[in-house]
Amino acid sequence: MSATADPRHDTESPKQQAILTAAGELFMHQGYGATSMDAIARGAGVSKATLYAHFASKDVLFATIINQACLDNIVVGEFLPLDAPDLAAALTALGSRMLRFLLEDRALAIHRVVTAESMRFPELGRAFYDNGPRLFREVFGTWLARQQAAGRLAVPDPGIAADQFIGMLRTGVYQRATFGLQPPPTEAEIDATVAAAVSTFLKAYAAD
Amino acid sequence: MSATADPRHDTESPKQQAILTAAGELFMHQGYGATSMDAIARGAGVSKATLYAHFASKDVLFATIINQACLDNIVVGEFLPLDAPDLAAALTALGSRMLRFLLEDRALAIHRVVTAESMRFPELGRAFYDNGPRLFREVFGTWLARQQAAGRLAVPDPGIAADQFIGMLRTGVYQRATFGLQPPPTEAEIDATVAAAVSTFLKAYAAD
DNA sequence: GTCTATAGAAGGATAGAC
DNA sequence: GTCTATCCTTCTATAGAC
Repeated sequence: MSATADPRHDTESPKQQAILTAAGELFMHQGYGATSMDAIARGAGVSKATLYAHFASKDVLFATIINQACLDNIVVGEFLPLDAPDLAAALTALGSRMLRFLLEDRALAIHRVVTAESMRFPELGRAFYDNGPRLFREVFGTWLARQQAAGRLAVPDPGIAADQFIGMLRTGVYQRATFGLQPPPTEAEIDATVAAAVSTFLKAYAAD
Repeated sequence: MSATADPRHDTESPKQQAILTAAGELFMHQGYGATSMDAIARGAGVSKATLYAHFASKDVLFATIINQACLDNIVVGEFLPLDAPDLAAALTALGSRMLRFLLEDRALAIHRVVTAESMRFPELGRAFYDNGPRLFREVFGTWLARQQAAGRLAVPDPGIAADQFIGMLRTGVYQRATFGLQPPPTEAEIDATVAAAVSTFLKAYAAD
């Protein structure tokens, strides 16, 4: 509403925005080591000196990019299933959205980069985990507990159950996509994975 | 039996062995980009010229290391459960060995490196997948089909069921370990993950 | 803030002697 | 095969003018 509507504290100059965009593209698709500051400057249409006027070092720029990507790409709300009495439909919708999200180029790229550099940049692994898997586990686990309270599920450990559901999605075609293997997953494979995960999950945890 | 007992075709000189050892250690723990040929030569106690006399380029050396590691570390036999009538015990033993294997430093390191470089070295992703996940899926799927033939299981799709079992292991504590997060998994957490996977799997697929 | 130009270091790869 | 010494490129980062 006000003049400074953007919640991100400071004004981002066009050049800074261009740098962030170019750096994000390059770091995501080529990794930390294979991306040079020259290439980022060229991609952003600025000089290297300008680059270093905005970001003190390559490490800082990389951490900024990855941290921001971790926050941007995890929109929990989208993955929260509705409180529908039809458990199978709710889980199928959730699983379908989640697996398709994980299979997007951008999500795969972030996962690859964070995995690759998590030893040299421990805070990145932490940021990714906390904003991604951990957050989802909490939200989904809470939802499962509520279903249990409503008498629809019998879940001894909601956290473990949430992990199992996501684990059954992140396997098979997803694992293949992680390594960039051809052919890419088909819609039918994705749907079959989701349907199988929902089926197994409900056989194990449905009330009765 | 013969004088040339080693199935690997050629004699490996001590220097070559030293190079492979040093390169393996460095590539695994620092990745491709952060490992220099200087560092490998230093670690192996040879000159860089000797390095290049044995391996034409950094890429070739890297591919050699990773391909060998993929073959060395996947010993399917160890993970094949016995044909016991007690399904729960067999699956628990299998899951326990598998998850503990995946959590070893060496297995985590290979997985990280292959994930990181699979876009620039597609053949590595393929080698890892074929000798690891794909092979296990086939062997385990065949075992599941045999249990079904014996009337102990009802498995509509053995391949998907195998993926689901491994997927329920490769989540939670494993995902945390992938990003090098502290604290490391406890024995109790590992056992609980395995027990939960076996329980869910059997509730979904046990015959009756 | 932004540029051009460059310093200073490190990297991959090779020449030539032994 | 093995070494020492070196070439050339590329990289991160900065100096200095505007």
